[in-house]
Amino acid sequence: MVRAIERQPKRQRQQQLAQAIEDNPFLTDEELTRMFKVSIQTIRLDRMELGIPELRERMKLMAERSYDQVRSLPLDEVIGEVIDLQLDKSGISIFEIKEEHVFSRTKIARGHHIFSQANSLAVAVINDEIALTASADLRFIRPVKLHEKCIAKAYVRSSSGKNGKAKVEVITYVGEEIVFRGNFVIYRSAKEARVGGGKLHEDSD
Amino acid sequence: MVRAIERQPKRQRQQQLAQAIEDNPFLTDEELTRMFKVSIQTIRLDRMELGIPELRERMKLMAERSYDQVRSLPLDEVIGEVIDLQLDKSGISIFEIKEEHVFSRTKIARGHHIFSQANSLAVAVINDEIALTASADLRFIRPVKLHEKCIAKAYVRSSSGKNGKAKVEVITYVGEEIVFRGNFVIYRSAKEARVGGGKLHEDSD
DNA sequence: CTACTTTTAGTATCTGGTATTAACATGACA
DNA sequence: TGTCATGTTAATACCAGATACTAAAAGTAG
Repeated sequence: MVRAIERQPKRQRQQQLAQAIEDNPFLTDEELTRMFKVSIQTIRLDRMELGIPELRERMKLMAERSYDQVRSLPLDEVIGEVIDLQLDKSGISIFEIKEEHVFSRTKIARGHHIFSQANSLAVAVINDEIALTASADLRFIRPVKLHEKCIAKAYVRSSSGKNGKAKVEVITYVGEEIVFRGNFVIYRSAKEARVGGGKLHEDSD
Repeated sequence: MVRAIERQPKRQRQQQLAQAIEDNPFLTDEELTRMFKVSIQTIRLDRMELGIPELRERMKLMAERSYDQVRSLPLDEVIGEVIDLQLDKSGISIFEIKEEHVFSRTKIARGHHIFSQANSLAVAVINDEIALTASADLRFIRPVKLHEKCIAKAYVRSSSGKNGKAKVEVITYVGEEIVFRGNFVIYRSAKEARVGGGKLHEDSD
């Protein structure tokens, strides 16, 4: 049976093709044609067999996924979904613990994801061009498990004028329960930064 | 100049159109035609004037943004490359700051990436089945910039027997310079998990 | 009525595909 | 040797959702 040998090129190609598209979902069939030195029909047959949708469909799916995540606010630089933000006052974000955030055996979330949510919210709530975490004091009060929804609430405690430090307290809940608490000191720069950004702006300009 | 009045319908429509697309970026020109009861050409003129790209371009932009985002959080196991690990004693990891870790304008690394490296190293160095961050005290001593290599060194300061807490200090350097310092308290479970000095990667859970 | 803006219509063209049908290549096997 | 199966390529028609361009019609202000 040289059939195995004969078929391997195809299977190999399909495997590599799937990998290539996963690595870069923005590849057109034509680009793939060049990569794999086969006709565009072959590429399309392969995609069919692998159940890989066309470029536009792939982009649409990605866009939809990100849209669901980001729709409330255009703060793409924040971990978790910001659902409320009052600059220099407070903010709320939601972050659901998924498989990729937990230790595989215990299904408990790794601390840095909890921190990431809190940290990026603490930075986002500061209305300045530059806002950097200077220091933080953290308590991981109870383990957070797979599929739990973390609701982080940030409160600016002291703003100490422009150009200096701001203290932000972040408390993260799962349901009614406090799971994390952090006190952040954030360095801030001079100028107020945000204008664009959709819902929240208007007042600044 | 009643021109203002004359133009308002157009401007109003354009404003509403911009809003409509912001609310739901997945609208085709045809759907917008129905919404606004004007011809498809008018919709297209409006989009042109407003600088709003076509549906596919919008989806592509969203897809790209979400793709960048997905890449920006290395959700995997240990953040950074562990290059030395003496269980219950010390560990070293290296982590290079890339584009996806920095604030786009300032090119300064987001705090949670620095923390992630330190946190996962602190957890990795604990030789137990379960090791969870209980609390942490952090100082971000100086901003870390794009392309800088962070070398985190973790030292177990007190092991306090099995089943309890361990204190781990992590100091992160760029070159000779200290950029970050963190004191972690790690919860540990009963059983020792790992044997000898095996490979480093192994999940810390 | 005239000049100007705004809106609508129509056509050609593009990209990145789907769907379908058919030809051709290659090896397996009796 | 002929024939069947698998794999590859080709060719054609068609589609969505546009762009680009031209031109005509409608509205409106002076």
